[in-house]
Amino acid sequence: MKFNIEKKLKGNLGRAGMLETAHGTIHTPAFIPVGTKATVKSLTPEEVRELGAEAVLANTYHLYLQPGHELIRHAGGLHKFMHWDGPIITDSGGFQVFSLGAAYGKELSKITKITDPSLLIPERFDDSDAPRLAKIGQDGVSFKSHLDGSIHYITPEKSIEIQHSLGADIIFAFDECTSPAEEQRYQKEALDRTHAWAKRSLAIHKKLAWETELLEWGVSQAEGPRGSAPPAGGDRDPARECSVSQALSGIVAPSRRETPRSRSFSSSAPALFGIVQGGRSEELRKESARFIGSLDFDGFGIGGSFAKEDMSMAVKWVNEILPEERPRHLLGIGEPEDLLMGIENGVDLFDCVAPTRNARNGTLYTSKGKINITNAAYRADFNPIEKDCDCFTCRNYSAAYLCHLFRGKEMLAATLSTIHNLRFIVRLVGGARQAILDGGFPDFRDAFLLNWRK
RNA sequence: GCGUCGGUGGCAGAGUGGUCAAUUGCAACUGACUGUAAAUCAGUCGCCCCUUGGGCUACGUAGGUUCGAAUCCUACCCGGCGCA
Repeated sequence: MKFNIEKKLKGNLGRAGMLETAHGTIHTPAFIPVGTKATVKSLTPEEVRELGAEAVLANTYHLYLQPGHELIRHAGGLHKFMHWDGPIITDSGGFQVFSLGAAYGKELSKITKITDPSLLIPERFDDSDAPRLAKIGQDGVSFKSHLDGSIHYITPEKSIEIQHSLGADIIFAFDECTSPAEEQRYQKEALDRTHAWAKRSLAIHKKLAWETELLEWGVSQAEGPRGSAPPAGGDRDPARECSVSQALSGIVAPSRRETPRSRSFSSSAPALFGIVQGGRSEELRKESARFIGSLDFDGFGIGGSFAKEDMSMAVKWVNEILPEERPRHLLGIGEPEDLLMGIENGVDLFDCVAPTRNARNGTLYTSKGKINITNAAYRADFNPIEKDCDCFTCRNYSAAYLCHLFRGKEMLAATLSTIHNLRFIVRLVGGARQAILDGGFPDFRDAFLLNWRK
C-alpha cells in the first residue's frame, strides 16, 4: 500500500491524495460503502462500481460467523468470493464489542443524541448483568453468536488472523469501541486495553505478513523469471532472507524486523491500520493519537461512539497528532455534514452504513436534505428524486415509482434507493476532493451546507 | 316463504352486561436510523377541548330491559347457508 498526498488545504488539516493498493487506487478523500457480509446490501458489485465507489468495507466478525473465514480462504479470498476486484477493507470486529456489548438492547449507537455533556459521563452503574452478546476480558472478547448462540472468543491475534485469511487490502487492529456514556475511569481502562491490543495486532500482523511475503517470494523464485517479482526495490534486508520454513516455524521473530511501510505490491499481505479511541476526553484522545501514531501502522482509524457535536473536536485533536503522511479513516461516519467536517479536518477515508441503511428504509438524500420517499407527497410525483442527480435511478425512474416499490414492499426499492444514496455520497465526497485540488473547498462546502438541512 | 347463522372502526377479525372509543393484524399517516443483531424499529390512527384529564358521537336501523348495553329482548333492513 502506498499513500501520496496531492494537495493540502490551506489553514487546516484537509488534504486530497491517492491510496494505492494491490487491487487498485482509492482517490482520497473517499467514501467506502459498507458490505458487512461481503455484499453491499441489495447491490451487485458491478452496480457498486458503476456508481463510482472505489472500495468496499466488509466485517471480520460477521464473515467469521458466516460463512466462515476458512471457507472464504478456500474460495480464493474475499475478492474472488464476492466478485469485487477493487480494494477491500475489513473491520476487525471491534465495533461489535460495542454494538453487541455495552450497546446491546439499549438506545445506544454510533452517534448519541445526548447533548448535555453532564449526561455523557455518569457514574458507571453496575450493569454487568445486563443482557449482552459480547463480554470483554483482558485478553479478548467473548461473543455469543446472534445467529445460533454459540460462544466465540476473539482476541487481537484471532481477529488479525481472520482478516489475513479473508484477504483484504486494508485491515484494522482489534479495538474496543466505547460508549460516550462511560465514565472517564472506564474510558481510560478501555483505552489501555485498546492500546495493548493494538500492539498485539501489529505483532501478529507482522508475523503473518512476513510469512505471506516469504511464501510468495518463494513461489516466484520457483517459477523463475516469469513469476511475479520478489519484493521490489532491491534494498532487501539480508536478514530476511531466511527460509520459508524457518519463518513459518517461528524461528525468526518477525516482530523484531521492521517492515517497510510502503510495501511491495507483489505481496498480497494487507496493510494494517491502528485505531485511535479515547471517548470524548481531549486528554485520552490525544494520548491515544500519540500512542497509536507512534506504532508502525500503515494508516489509522479514528473510532468511538460520539455525541455528534463532539465529533469535529475529536477528529481535530487526533489528526493534529497522527503522522501526516499516513492515511486516516474515520470509522463509521457518513452523513453529509459529517463527511465535510471530516474532510476539512484531515480524514482520508470514510465508511458508513447510513447511505445504504437509510436507502433501504426509504430515506433518500437530496441536495436540500433527506426525504422520506414513502411519504404521501411522492405518491404521484413523476419527477426523479433529484433532477440534477446523475445516478442510474434518477436517470430512469420517478419518485412515484420508488414510492410505489416501497409501499408494495418490492425488493427493487432497496436496490434503486441504495444506488441513489451511495451515488449521492460518493459524488459529494468526490466533489469535495476535486474542490481541494482546485482550491475551492470552502466555497464547495458552504454551497452544499447552504442548501442542506438535516 | 320457512329455518338457521351472522352484520363491530378503511379492510380482516376479537370482544358477548360494567375494567370498551373497543385486543390484534393489515392498510393509512409520520418519525428515527452514522466501523449493519436493521428490506428494521417507533409513534399516531372516531370527533372536540387538549394537562395527567375532560366532553361528545359510535359496534346494521329503530325501539325496549337495566343503575349501566357492542354484549340481553322485539321489530325491521341486509348477507351467507339449508329446505321449499
